Amino acid sequence: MTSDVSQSARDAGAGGGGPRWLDAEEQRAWRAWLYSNQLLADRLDRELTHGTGISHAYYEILVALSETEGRMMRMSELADRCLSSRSRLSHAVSRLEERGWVRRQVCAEDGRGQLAVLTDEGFAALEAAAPVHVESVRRHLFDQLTPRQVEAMRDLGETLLRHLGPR
Amino acid sequence: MTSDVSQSARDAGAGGGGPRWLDAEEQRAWRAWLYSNQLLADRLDRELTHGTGISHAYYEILVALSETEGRMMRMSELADRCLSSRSRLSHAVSRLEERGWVRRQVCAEDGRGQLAVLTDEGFAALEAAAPVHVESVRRHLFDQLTPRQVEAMRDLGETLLRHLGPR
DNA sequence: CCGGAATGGATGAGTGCTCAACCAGTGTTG
DNA sequence: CAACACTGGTTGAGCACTCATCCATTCCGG
Repeated sequence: MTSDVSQSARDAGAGGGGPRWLDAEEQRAWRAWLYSNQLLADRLDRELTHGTGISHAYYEILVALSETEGRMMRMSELADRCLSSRSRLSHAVSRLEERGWVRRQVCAEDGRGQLAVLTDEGFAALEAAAPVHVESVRRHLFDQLTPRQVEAMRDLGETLLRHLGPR
Repeated sequence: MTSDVSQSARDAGAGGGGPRWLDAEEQRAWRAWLYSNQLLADRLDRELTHGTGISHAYYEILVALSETEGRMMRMSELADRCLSSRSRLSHAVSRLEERGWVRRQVCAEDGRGQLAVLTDEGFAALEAAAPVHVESVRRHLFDQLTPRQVEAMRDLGETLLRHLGPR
């Protein structure tokens, strides 16, 4: 017998209102989800970082900027887009500024606001990194899945997003 | 027209051997996966941390230890189980030791090895945290999904694990 | 049994993230 | 238009993770 926490709690017969423990099937699904996500995210970040010197967090920022008119965006909008806190983004943009890939610019319509602007060097760095990243995603994700599984993945993701989503 | 990197690369007609860009359907699946995972992992970690003072990383360590005979495990085995580097685990165990939840013990069969041992205080902390965590997982994950979706999630996770898996 | 390679793990520097505090500019209310 | 709350963003301290390096022990070939 192990000292598994949920098991001993169940043995003790946690009365009504007690935690709704996971059954064996749920445990298995949860573990598979947790491990595969962690391993995949880790692998993708590692390959991107080692292959290009850009972490996935920075990559997301550069991508978001590259997709806008004028390659610029308000700091807080950028933070939302990157699922980042404002503080985190502010720190990250500072570091990207040191690399010369982004610069800050005060916002015309709102004196409080700042615009993060992607520089040409930043865009070039992104262009160099993108093929590396997309190849990783393909190899470790899409190449492993059938079209039905890809659809299931999208369905799952979108279902969860409706719950967790941007508010 | 935006300055989207993959689009401009496709426009330029990257010849044979160029990156295998994602099509619209794949993009959508990828984004949904990426965002939902990030948001979910974030939410679970946050609720656990705020509700119990234990981060998900620490929680995983305590769980792994609690599930073994004698509530102890070799450092490197524990690292593998937690998908952690040895260095990371070593640092983490040091911090858990400061809290009095784990202690180190030299391994009898191999003088180089160390055993991480879960203390009674550590086990108690885990017992207190487990219901909080399982409730989060249920609310934000299983309560949102149909049984078919749960099965799809397990299938996806296990498929990816076979590729990424522990070697 | 001796010497070197391999293994298990610890350590420290550098970087990134979180949280709380803070500042400047804007909106709102009388 | 003065006072105050609110918003957008930055900053610094503290914690966590990575990477390279290091030390101790064990394994292995002669």
